[in-house]
Amino acid sequence: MPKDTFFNLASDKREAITNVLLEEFAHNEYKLASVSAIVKKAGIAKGSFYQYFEDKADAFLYLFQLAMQEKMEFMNSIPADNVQGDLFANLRWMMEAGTSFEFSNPNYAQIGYRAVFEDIPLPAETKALIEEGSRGYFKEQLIQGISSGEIDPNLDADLGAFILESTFNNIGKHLMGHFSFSPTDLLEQGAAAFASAEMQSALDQTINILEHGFKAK
Amino acid sequence: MPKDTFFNLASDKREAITNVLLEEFAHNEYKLASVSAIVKKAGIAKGSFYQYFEDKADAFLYLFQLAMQEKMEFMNSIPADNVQGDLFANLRWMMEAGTSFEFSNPNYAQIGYRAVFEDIPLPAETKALIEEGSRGYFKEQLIQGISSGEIDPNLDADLGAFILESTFNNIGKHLMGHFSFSPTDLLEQGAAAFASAEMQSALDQTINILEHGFKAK
Amino acid sequence: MPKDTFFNLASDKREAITNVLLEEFAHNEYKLASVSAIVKKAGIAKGSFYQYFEDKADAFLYLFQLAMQEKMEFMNSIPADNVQGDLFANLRWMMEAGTSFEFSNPNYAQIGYRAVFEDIPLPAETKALIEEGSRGYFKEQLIQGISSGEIDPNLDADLGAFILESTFNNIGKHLMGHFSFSPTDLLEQGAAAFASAEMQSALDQTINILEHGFKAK
Amino acid sequence: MPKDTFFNLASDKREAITNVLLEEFAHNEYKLASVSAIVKKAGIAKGSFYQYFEDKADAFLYLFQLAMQEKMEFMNSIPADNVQGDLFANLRWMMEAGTSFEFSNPNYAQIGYRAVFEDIPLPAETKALIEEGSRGYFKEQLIQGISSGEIDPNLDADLGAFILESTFNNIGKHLMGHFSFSPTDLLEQGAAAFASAEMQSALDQTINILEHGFKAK
DNA sequence: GATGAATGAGTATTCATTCAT
DNA sequence: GATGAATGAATACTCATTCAT
Repeated sequence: MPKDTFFNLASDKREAITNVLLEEFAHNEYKLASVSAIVKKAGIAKGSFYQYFEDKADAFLYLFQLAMQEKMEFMNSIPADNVQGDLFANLRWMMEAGTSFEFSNPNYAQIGYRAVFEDIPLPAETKALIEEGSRGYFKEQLIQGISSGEIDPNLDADLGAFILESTFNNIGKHLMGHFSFSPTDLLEQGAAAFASAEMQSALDQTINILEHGFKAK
Repeated sequence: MPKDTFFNLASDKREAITNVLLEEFAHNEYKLASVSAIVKKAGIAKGSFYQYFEDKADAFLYLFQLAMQEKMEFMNSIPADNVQGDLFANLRWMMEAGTSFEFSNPNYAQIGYRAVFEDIPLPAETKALIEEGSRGYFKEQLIQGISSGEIDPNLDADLGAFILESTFNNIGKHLMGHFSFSPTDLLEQGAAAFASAEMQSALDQTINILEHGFKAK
Repeated sequence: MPKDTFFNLASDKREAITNVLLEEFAHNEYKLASVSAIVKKAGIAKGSFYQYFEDKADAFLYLFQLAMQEKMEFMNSIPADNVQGDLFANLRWMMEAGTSFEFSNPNYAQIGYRAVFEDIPLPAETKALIEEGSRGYFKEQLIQGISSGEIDPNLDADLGAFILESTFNNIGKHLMGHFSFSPTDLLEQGAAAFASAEMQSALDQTINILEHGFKAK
Repeated sequence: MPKDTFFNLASDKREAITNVLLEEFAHNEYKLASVSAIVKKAGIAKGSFYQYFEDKADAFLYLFQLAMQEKMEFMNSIPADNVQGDLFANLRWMMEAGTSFEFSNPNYAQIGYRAVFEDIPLPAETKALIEEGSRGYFKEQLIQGISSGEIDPNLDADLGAFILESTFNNIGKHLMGHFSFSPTDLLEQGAAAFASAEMQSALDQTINILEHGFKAK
């Protein structure tokens, strides 16, 4: 966790530094992100960095927590107009909101990826939290679906959760690649682009596939 | 690409070096893999390494190509006892063969992962090739499936290929984690473990889900 | 020398700060003692430290002077029940009192050691004073002893003073080590432990050796 | 221990580097000695230093071992014209040889001091060896002296060894200070100066004092 | 008088790559 | 073809001290 000094900073400065961190850690593997580059870009002294953060990992951790918080706020802001308890409507909403977040905040999304896929020296509890990820949520949903009869009762819930998670985790990147968005495009018009008919159709199709795949015969 | 000097080496030595490379690059992130460690383990001089390979990335590239070739040979050795043209039987075979490869050759499989997920300075053409991955194969299969009526004609083949690829790419790791195999276990009994009833059931379920998800209604 | 601001402090606060300084400088080599640690433990601001002291060395100097003063007071409080003018009784008293001080005030004693043995940027006059140490006192005593006939007249008084000083300087540490006192033991029961028969016997033997060594034949 | 690369160096270069190390570590506390300063003075690359030595402590260790070896060779070269078994003749020789070494090789002697008095991260076995120092030798001599009747039988041999060691350890520095040798003087005429009548007289007096102090009454 | 953020030169150490032998 | 010493820019991190508030 960043030190108090960081949170006591004038919000202008704090945000400026946060942006520099975000850029550096989003654009470079953790191991390659450089504290020296950060302080240079932020126009602060080396020592200041270490008055704000315990170390490089602490700065990353801060960003990761921010990313989770941003994502949560973002997702909460997206109305879930689904009937309560309709599993696939839930998933549709979740995929839409999650992917939309990735389009609107590609840098934060990248931080999330790195936290999952790279070897970053974070507190054990944070690591456990990352490891767990969304799989637990998916598993729970599937188990409910099985008992309500929506889902094929022979399904191994762990396996099912894995398939959902791996699809959800990667679909954002796929769509970006598929519609060839440059990072600049994204920053400029990410959310708008995401709202296009093609994107929505892609999400619809994905949910359809999963729905037919999972539902009880 | 390695230099001629490397291929002119006595095959004993060449293989010994290859094994060292495989160990080092499989067990460490590319950035953390160390040329010094490699030459020490291989018992060759630092300078020799640079007479065999352009640089560290070149050595990785060599290994990646080898990994692809090994995989191809492995998969060709697995009999595809499917009726020609049965798409889902094809996929079943492909997932089985691919996953079996990961269990039998975890180190090579790891190289493949790194090539996809890490930021490795490879020639643009190789990057494109990695990017492309198995997606082209899946897409083709899906297109055939659509025209033969097996597959829902509304499917965006790219999207479908992405779902298949992302599932196929990650299921090996999921199974290893789920059945808690240590790296040592794998090296000792990888292929055998993979043949177990539970593993087979997991693959069956996965294919079933995809089959029901994708097939025409 | 500390600034007036320091001496104007409420004596509570001044003493609290002094204790923190004492701990830090006694437990760490001068170079490793940390101003940051001091202000944190003392609960004062970094800037305040520099309003009290010129710099780190100034704080050490203050402590060193305090240590000397404490030692002087301590020694004055120990009754010298010797016949006036009996050189070896004087030395016996001095060694006993000095060593007793080290046992009762190990932290202050440690400051004294550091002043002598480490490379601390102090004012030249202080360095000279440290350098001089107790040697002048010993030399004077020896010269008196020579003129009174107690001491071998061929003795080079400087040399003799050196031998006395080096023995006196180190015997405290030797005894602590020999009787394996932990720092905690010392703080709890230092003075008492020192009064034990074994300690007293060690001092007796030491004085005996010096007495026979130095006295006129 | 330095790496092979260091010992494989042309002896010119190896000696040049050794001299730079000796200067740096003799003139500065271990903690303040700087690897950067060393490589600059030696005209070698930062990386080369670490190809020769494991780390800073390893370079110091090398120097310390060299110092011990030099001292041993030096002392072996000084004829011990004493009757076998005459304790005080032994001590006379030892003090003369040891002090003479300090005058001839003040830098090496300083390394020895630092090893004893500073907190240097050395292998535990080396630390034990340093800790032990010459005390064991002195103790053994005293015990022999007691059984042969030369030494006062009431003497605590540990205490006696401490007195001898502390005197022997410090007399070199005392003599240098007393006769005000600048470091330059020492390097130019150290050994010669040491041979002067005054020095010899100082050693004689010291041995006399110890002899009378310790011997049986 | 008190504060604590800002500073920046300093530290030890690493490592892919080059090149003279 | 083989060697392995030499390189130096790069890394994360520290800490006494200053200074604006």
